[in-house]
Amino acid sequence: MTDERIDTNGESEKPKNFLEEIIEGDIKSGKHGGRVLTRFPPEPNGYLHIGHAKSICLNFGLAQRYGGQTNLRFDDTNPVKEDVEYVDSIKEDVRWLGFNWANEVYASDYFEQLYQWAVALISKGLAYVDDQTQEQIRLSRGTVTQPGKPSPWRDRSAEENLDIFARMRAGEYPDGSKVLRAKIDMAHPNMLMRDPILYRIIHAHHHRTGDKWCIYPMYDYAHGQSDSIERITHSICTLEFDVHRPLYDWFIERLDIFPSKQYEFARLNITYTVMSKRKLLELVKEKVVMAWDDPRMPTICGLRRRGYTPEAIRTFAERVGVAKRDNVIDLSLLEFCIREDLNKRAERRMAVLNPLKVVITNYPEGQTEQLEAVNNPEDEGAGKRSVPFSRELYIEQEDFMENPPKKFFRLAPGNEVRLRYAYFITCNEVIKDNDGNIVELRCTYDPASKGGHSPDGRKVQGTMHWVSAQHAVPAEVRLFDRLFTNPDPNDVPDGEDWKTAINPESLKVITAYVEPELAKADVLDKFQFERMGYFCVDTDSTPEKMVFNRTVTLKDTWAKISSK
RNA sequence: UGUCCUGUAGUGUAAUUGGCAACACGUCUGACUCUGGAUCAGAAGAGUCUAGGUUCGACCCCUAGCAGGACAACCA
Repeated sequence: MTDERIDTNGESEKPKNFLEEIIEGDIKSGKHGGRVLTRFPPEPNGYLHIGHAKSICLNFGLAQRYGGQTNLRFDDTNPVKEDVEYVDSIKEDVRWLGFNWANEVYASDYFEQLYQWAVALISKGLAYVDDQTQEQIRLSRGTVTQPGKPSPWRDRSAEENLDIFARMRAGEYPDGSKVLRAKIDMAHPNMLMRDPILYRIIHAHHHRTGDKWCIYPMYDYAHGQSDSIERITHSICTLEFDVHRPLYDWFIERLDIFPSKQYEFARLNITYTVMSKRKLLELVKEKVVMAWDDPRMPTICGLRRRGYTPEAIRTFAERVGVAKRDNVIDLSLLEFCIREDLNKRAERRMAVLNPLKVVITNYPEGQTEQLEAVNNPEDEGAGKRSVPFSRELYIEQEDFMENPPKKFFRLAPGNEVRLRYAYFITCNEVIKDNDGNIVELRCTYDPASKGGHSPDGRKVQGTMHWVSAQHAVPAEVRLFDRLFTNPDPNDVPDGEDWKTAINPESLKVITAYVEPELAKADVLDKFQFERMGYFCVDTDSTPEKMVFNRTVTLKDTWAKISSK
């Protein structure tokens, strides 16, 4: 493992992040009897993305590490935005990442309790019904530098408030006509403390409570109390909620309920990636991508379809660390994590992406032989397979150069290379079409080099992948690249559409020739196409027409050298 | 302009809680190799935002600046 230190006992120990320090401190001091209960609280209004994965791994990981548990709680307090479609996808994604929640709960489960607490606050003179319009409320809130002004309804009697609030619940008033607000301080330097809204009237159908309610609690009023009801010990959220913490604590103190505590960490950002739900939705709606699970999307389902594994994502979440300062992680770290995982696990296959025909002139016409190939040099247990070889082959176009530069190790006129697991071949003749394009190579092979070894011990510099022309299976291959050309897609000049930074070459569809063994593959099976990268079978794939997605290329030293 | 949060190699995260900075990704060498993959070995790269202060000693504590971020939805 990485990031380890060797302590005096010779045991390795990972450096702790600030949340682990806090939890360990709490356990040591006996807070909550050493109990640890976290929660992952998505709003069911969109698909989960890699940023959520960081939060999921954090919440579940922390609980696991300290013998605790984690609730999956849907923060469903806004019926106009939420839908069961999202509930289902969120559950699927959390499970796929490898986590099991202790309880599946919903903020809407607590609507009655929340209502009762609101009544209690009103009775204590800590909340009131405001009849002002949305506009009036906004205006009277003041600005960050100027205090707000009290509502003319601020001093209604508790009796009157109680009565009106009950009628709000009963559905006597139209949407937007009244709200329930906490009575705190209209001059508070923290805008959120300027008599925040607790309840608003929304006559809308809720995905779980149906039409039972027409008043719905706001986030600030619902979240902390939900934590408290579940007796969450550590409520971990992202930095932008830091400002909300005083309010979070205010409700818990006034209501005198279980003291859950909120802690904030910096959300994940990745180069060449947008992470906002709004922008991701826009990409889907405007058909910039195929869907939420488009392999170019940073959504969990997109990454899954792209060929990422839960293990790689978890490792990534571990390696990006946790802290309170804003951060932007190199996309290369994510790519490193998936390569590292797939290198150990993905079986190797040969596939030619851009075919160039090769005829072995001294190989008997009509002959075919089966050659043995190792499935995964990193894993003995993966076994072997056989690959058909014949007189006519395809190799990669980029593996041949008529006038090669100095350090080009691949095929060139007069040059001998190895065909992986097959033979040494030498190129004798280059055949071109009328436009001068190379269309075929005539080569000879050394029958003694069968299997890829030369009996006389002579070395070749290059080893290339290939497929037998008559045996190869054509397949669609989708070559994905980063969705944006700008490392910071959010950095757009004023007034310009943020989507101008979209990479026009983020998807190239080609027809490749793959070795016949690949025809047995199932959807989502992952392979390394030797020397080309990691690929997985797309959900669009059928036995008649296979479709592969490129997850990530292999590290390509030659590309680096040749581009210099 | 108010309040809060945050400033450590290119990017992230550490530093036994005060003993002059480590690990990972990336970059660059080299070795090895039937993947220009993997693996292995090594290198470069920060003196910790700035200025003061406390201290024998400061990335760590204090003060003042500076920079970045968050907050003015009946969103979460």
